[in-house]
Amino acid sequence: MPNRTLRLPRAFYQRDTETVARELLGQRLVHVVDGQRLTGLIVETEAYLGVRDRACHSFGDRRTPRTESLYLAGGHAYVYFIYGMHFCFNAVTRREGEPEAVLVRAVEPIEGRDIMRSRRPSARHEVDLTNGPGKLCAAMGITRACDRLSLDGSELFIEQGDRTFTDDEIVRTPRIGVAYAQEAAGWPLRFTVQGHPCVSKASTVKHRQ
DNA sequence: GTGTGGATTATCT
DNA sequence: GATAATCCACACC
Repeated sequence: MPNRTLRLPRAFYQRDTETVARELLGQRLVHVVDGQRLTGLIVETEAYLGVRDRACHSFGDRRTPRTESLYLAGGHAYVYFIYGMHFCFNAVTRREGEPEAVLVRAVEPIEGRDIMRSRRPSARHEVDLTNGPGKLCAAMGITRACDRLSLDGSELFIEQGDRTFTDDEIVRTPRIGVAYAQEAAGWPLRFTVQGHPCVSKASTVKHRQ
């Protein structure tokens, strides 16, 4: 069978971060482990706007060992460890030295679902495999070893999805878990596919009236 | 179904 | 020493 999939080129990432966050919805995140494809359709993202964004790890341009990969050129992975337990995956955006990124918060499991289930034994239902940033990294085997990887490589990358979502199907809200970030906490930088069952739980709860 | 608190440790001050 | 771009178990309705 010919490989008809299209990997997103580096130029895709080297643009305005909000645009990249919006356009990543509907694309397919791929991690190849032991020759096996683990893939998920991206349904929730957040933009992190670098030195001017108090919620971003590179806020104030205070470069540290952890944030080095944020300063790479758009099209690299920034994977960090948080709360002593979880990993979160970001796609770095813009040019080298402009430390911005898009956090992938939720995907719909597509390929390798059996393996994802074995990696996430506490998930009761299939949507629980990958409906959160830490969950999707666990399910897809994304760890610190993936930090700094080029998304042009053959291990970790994003493919053009089978479908695109129209603006009508997308909701923008403030980001999750960044209440400490003062004015930036309210910026509408979270993008979700409206009503998609795999969007993270925090969202549905938080924005109900 | 909803809400609350605890887990657990790299990272930076 | 405090914090963190989270998740889960458990109590309760």
